[in-house]
Amino acid sequence: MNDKQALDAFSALSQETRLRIVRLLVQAGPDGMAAGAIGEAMDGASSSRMSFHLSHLEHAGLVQSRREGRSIIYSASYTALSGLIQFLMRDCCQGHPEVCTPAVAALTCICEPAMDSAHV
Amino acid sequence: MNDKQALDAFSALSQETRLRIVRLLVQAGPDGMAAGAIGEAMDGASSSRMSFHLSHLEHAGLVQSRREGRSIIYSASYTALSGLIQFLMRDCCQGHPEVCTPAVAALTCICEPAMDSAHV
DNA sequence: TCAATTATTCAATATCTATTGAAGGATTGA
DNA sequence: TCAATCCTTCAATAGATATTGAATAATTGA
Repeated sequence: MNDKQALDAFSALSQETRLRIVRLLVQAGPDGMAAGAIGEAMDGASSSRMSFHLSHLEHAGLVQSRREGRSIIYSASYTALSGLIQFLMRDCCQGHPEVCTPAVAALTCICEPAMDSAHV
Repeated sequence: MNDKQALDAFSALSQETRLRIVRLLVQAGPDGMAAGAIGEAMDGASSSRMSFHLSHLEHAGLVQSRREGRSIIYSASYTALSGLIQFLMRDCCQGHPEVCTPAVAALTCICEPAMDSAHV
């Protein structure tokens, strides 16, 4: 993830509705959710409003879409989210482990089941 | 870090100049840098422009300031940066370790000297 | 093919954001 | 105290962003 991509990702996540969408889609998993279903989860937001935010997120690379019948299914891009976390760690913590150390420590409580496969 | 704080932080980091400032201040360390010196590092940006961005970052909690003589010294808030990384991991990876696992794996290469103290 | 369903695109509008240049406040050294 | 230094605040402006409602496109089932 380069600077431009990080800026786009930060911009995308700086809007309440979009942050909620990303969260929802991460929890939804790889199967994703249809645009309409996402809109309902956003307090019944209008379809055009959803399209606006979803295309913003997709442009930023944080979500991806596929068509299934009449529906467009959106799903979170784990690669992009992971890349953004790495960007923050790499570009903002370089030489200053006091920034990322607490984050990693906290992580052991959150993703514990996965720590082994991360070789940490 | 709550949702509102995360939104403010993402918003603050979504602007090129501000992202560069944060990076510069993290590298500068706890001593920080004077507003004027930061401005020079930003291709000689005007002082009012610097004030605008620095106060934006301070409002978002990503930097803090203190007066020293005629200068205002800005420094990065490691707590806030760490909190933002944790926010991304916690709120976006919950139940989906495939997001944060690569990030943690990558981290072992970046902050290796600090891994021990993180109990990881 | 036609109507219904699902979602995007477009135009208009209101609001927010970033930049500039001028003015003002705080601090220091002479 | 006075001028110089350092920085912030303010007003004006241009440009970006979010929302709404109407129009359009793609797909399906009858």
